Amino acid sequence: MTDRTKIAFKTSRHAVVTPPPNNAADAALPAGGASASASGPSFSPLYQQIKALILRSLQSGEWRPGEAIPSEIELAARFKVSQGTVRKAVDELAAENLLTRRQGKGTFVATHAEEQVQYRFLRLMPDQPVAESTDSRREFLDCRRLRAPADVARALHLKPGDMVVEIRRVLHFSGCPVVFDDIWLPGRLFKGLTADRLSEYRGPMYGLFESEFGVRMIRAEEKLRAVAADADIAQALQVPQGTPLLSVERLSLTYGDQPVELRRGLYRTDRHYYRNELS
Amino acid sequence: MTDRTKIAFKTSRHAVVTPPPNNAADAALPAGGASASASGPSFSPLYQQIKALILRSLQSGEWRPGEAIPSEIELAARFKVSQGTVRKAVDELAAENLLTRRQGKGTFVATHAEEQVQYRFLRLMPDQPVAESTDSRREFLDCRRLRAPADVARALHLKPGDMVVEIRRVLHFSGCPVVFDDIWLPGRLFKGLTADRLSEYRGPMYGLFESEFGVRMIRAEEKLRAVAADADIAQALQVPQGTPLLSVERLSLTYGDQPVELRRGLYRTDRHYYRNELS
DNA sequence: GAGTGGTCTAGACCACTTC
DNA sequence: AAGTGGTCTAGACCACTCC
Repeated sequence: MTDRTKIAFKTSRHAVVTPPPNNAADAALPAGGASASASGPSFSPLYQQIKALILRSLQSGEWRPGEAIPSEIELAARFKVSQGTVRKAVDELAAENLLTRRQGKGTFVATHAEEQVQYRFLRLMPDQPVAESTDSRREFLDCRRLRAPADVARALHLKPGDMVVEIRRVLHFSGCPVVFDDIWLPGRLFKGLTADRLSEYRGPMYGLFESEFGVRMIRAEEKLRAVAADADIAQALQVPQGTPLLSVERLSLTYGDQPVELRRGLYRTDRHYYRNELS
Repeated sequence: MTDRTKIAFKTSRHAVVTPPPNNAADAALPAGGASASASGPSFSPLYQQIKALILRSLQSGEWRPGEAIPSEIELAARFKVSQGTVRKAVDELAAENLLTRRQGKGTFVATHAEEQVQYRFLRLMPDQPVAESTDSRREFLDCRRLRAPADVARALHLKPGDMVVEIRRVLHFSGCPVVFDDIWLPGRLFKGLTADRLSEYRGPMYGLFESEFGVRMIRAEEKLRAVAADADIAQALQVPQGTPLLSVERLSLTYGDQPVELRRGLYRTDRHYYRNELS
């Protein structure tokens, strides 16, 4: 706990324990940050470095969704830092919904499989609270492989001509068609995905992606618009042509902000609304 | 730092320092929480209690928006807890956007007045990044006082017949009308609000509410729908009647989740979209 | 009882801002 | 140089879960 020790910690940050030992030159890290460093970040708190290491283990699949990660004490020992520093790193990952803490049990890799109310990402709420029976139904209209259209390729960071899986489906609530989804997935990541697999699977679609294809959705960006129903959509959602619909274009991202799903949804908003909270 | 001291802290939590000393019986708080407590919360971490006290000072106006609050060390002394405990309380308030920390300067009461990009709550984004000139214009159509319609009264937790201020306005971007807003405010809180005051004020409307009426918007809940433009709206937004518009009903809340504004917006989404992030 | 995360403290040092 | 928030550590105890 002397000054010496403190500095030793500081200068050996990058060499800190990690499963595949990183032998990068220590000199790459500024000694104390005291001197006027050149441009750039030039400094990263210890807990951020620990956070990045944990993130790497998550990404590499060292701990699978739903599993417990090592206890804070174990992680502290592994990374040779105090428990408090690990705690702060884990706190941030938990705040980002990548980890879930459960007092007395441990810290777990977040999963879409047993999400509390099923649909973590679906913001559509019924105007009238639904009578207990959450009678939702998924109707898969289509699931096929094709070369990505230009706009889809661009959104998913694919090369023009790369294969994608396209899924079309309708969600029904209380017996009424409410959502029409058109979904594109990179073919490379979703080999073997078929309409049957989709139909058979119980639970959220993102749970299937996670358990069957190892693709974990972390966050998503949505663009909302109001549009008029064309003939096809009008039929699918059983509304007159020209009915205003809520258009929701969602780009889902996995670790490292890599796009892995583009989804274009059209929502009927006569008996439902899209809920959002600003803060 | 003996056990004795620890317990002393615990049992005197509620009596902890606060400007108007609270003389509530210490016995009201469970001693250690060890015994099987009855139903209810029955336990609140120290930092949550400190957080509540800071919140109370914010609500009472002890520190005004934009001002610095006492340093962590001062707060720790005032509340007779460690700096770390104050820090955790402040951390949470900062995460909720009620406080803003600035390294080396202090912790400040958050404000809408000098918000970074002006519109913290407006999620409408242009399809094409706007050429530097953020040429937005506000056109106030109306500002009058009337008795609250039933639905407005219900949303704002007012009694039927209470007075409200109704404001109608159109927002223009790049010379084009994009947003039609219909806004209701409790008359009791906004005495003296006139169309002139609104027109004169530069900066976000929530900034004016804050500095002129002491009403600070903390968070808001929105319900989005797609609707068709009726004749009046069509004229105001210069679109054909029946054009799909994004309907955004916003309920803004202040401290203690008290509703203080109901806003019904209709957005043209032909050149803009409503951006949302899911995580 | 053992193990986990959750709270609380105390003290050191660092980085940033202001004087 | 002084004051502020930011990081890091070490150790204590508490609450919860499981055996």
